[in-house]
Amino acid sequence: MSSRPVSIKDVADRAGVAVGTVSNVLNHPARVSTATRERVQAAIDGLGFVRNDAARQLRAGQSRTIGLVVLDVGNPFFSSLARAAEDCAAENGSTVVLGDSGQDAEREARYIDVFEQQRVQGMLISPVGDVGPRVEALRQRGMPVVLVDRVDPQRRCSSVSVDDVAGGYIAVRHLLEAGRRRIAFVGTRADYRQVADRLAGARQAIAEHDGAVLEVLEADAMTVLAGRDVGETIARRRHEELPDGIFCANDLLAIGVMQAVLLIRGLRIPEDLALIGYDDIDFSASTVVPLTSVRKPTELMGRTAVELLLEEIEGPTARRRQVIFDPELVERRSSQARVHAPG
Amino acid sequence: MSSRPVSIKDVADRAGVAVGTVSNVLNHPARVSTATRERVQAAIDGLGFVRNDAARQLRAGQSRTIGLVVLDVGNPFFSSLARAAEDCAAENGSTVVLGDSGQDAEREARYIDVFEQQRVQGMLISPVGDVGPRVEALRQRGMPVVLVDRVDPQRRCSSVSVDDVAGGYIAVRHLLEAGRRRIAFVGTRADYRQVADRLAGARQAIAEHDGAVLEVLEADAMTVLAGRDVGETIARRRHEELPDGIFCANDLLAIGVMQAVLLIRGLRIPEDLALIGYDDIDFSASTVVPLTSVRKPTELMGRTAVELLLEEIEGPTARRRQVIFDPELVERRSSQARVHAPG
DNA sequence: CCGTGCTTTTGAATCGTTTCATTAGCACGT
DNA sequence: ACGTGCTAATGAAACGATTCAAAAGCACGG
Repeated sequence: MSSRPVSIKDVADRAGVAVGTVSNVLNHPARVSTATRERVQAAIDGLGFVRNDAARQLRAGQSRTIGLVVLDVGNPFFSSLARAAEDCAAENGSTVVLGDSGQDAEREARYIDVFEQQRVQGMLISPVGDVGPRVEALRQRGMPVVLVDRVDPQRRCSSVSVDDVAGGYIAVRHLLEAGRRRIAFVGTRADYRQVADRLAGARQAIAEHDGAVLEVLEADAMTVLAGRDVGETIARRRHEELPDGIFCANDLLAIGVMQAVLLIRGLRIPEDLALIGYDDIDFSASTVVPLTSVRKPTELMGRTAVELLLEEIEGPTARRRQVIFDPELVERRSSQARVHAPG
Repeated sequence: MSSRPVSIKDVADRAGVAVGTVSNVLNHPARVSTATRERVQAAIDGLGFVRNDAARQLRAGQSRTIGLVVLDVGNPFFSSLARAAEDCAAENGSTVVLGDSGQDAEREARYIDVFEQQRVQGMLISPVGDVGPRVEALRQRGMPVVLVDRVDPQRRCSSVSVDDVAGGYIAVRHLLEAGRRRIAFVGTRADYRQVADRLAGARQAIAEHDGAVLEVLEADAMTVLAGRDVGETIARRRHEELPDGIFCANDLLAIGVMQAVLLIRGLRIPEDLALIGYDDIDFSASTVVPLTSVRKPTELMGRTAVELLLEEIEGPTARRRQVIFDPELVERRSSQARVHAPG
């Protein structure tokens, strides 16, 4: 039933000093004599004083907070990126607060507004749609912004993203190195830019390798069920028409394909068919045959995003940089090379 | 290159009015004549004015923000709960900001501190360990707190949680209703309170049913791999020693068991063996045989948590309430009743 | 022309903190 | 006794929004 929050004034009164002294204890302890410092500290503890951040940052003109707006906190990519960003920010004395737009432009806008009103130091945004104008407005008002998982077409602000063409290339080259030649790509109709990029990378790897062929199979969605459907059509083929390596545009599809070919046709993975997914979701290590996959360097991306932001906060004139990471291959059993020559 | 942020004073100057008028346009538009309002609005738009939340809430003494500290944003339970909380808060004019403690008491403490300094309206906390003292301190300073997924042993603050005993009961009763009698429970050694509760519920359901027997199988961890190990030992049993219904303490274990019994022994699910998991993770709808599971009412919990908090914010004397939800059964194929009498 | 009752606008005071120019206090040398 | 050179402590000003008592503006009847 405390009447109202304890202020620095109350602390000063209780300790018998001026408010400036209390402030110095908090912010410049060295300027205060030991005796005074201890007396003030005792008053702080006794009263349960908690700094008022609003007043603090009103005076300072800036906060120690970074706003992070993600598309979906439920997505492991974003949650793990957020974790890394938090760690990196903490090392630099800042705190990350998270806003989940849930792929909804309106919610995204609301979080951006709230963060701007809170005068965060800067924002990391993985934008829903075209945030060009919005980000431009932020920048004009001097708010540092770094885009996550998306490059800024106009190079107005820094960004961290992943090269999905490289990812597709790595995946298929891996299949080729494991001795596979008849490769199938499973993905949705390439309206997604990401899927299109992965396919482009796959084509590139095929083109560099004599005697390798690529066939493209279309799935209805990026889900296990859709993958199972595609897997069933594959499983029903005659032996000589079977691919010997399949690259799926994400892990869910790959898991569906695996379920179908194992259970319907009893094909052996990787002996008869090598399989590789994309995203390296948690579950991929636990499938019946552990699934090889391609992974974004999530932690690195989170840390880099914060670093780029801090760079810009400290030197607003710093050059904007588009950092593009290559994904990495996570090799598991589903794509192991044949030990014997193919039967 | 704007020199420094635009304040309400700048807007007032540009519009040729007093600061109080600008404030009224923002907060009490009805008090201002249409002509003035439009002139001020034009100045706001022209200058790109953004309210300074720090000044605002310094004056108001309170923010419109709710702090939510979760154990792990990567966990679908928490991300979906957070989503619901955000929606509910938005309907009430508040915004939820998220802090991820990552099961780390230190990070948890940091977020609680930051939120308190920010003078959030209140906090929703899913505590790492014993936050008793900490929460007590918060409460004494008048900060409303609602615990999530944990009851307060001392009934000092409201909470939302789930009755895991009821969950275990529902699961096993469902197996019994589907005609199963030889039930196995798969879980880790019951040091986890949650696992122990689920087992207790299972025992209760068995006790109510004549002729039903329960055997407890211990897994090394709550993972797919551990489940597969248990599944393998089951699959190697003689026919007359096989259980006809298995309740796993979570979905990961159940998926592991499913993989083992399908592939090693070729048992049919649900004909030979009914299987039920717990948590209803996304993946459970996509297993080879879709997995029946028990689900926490996540959205409801998120909304209720916010409602309890708002209740307490509006009436600090409101009675604290411990709201305990019953989980719900999600029926899928893995536990369907036998159509024919058992062979 | 003045008083009355209304709406609209004004601007000083306020919130809690930090900053910084100023003052106080003290030791020491002359 | 007095100036010098320290360190330590002081307290008013400032940050930007909101509030609210007071003033201004206006219409209208007497």
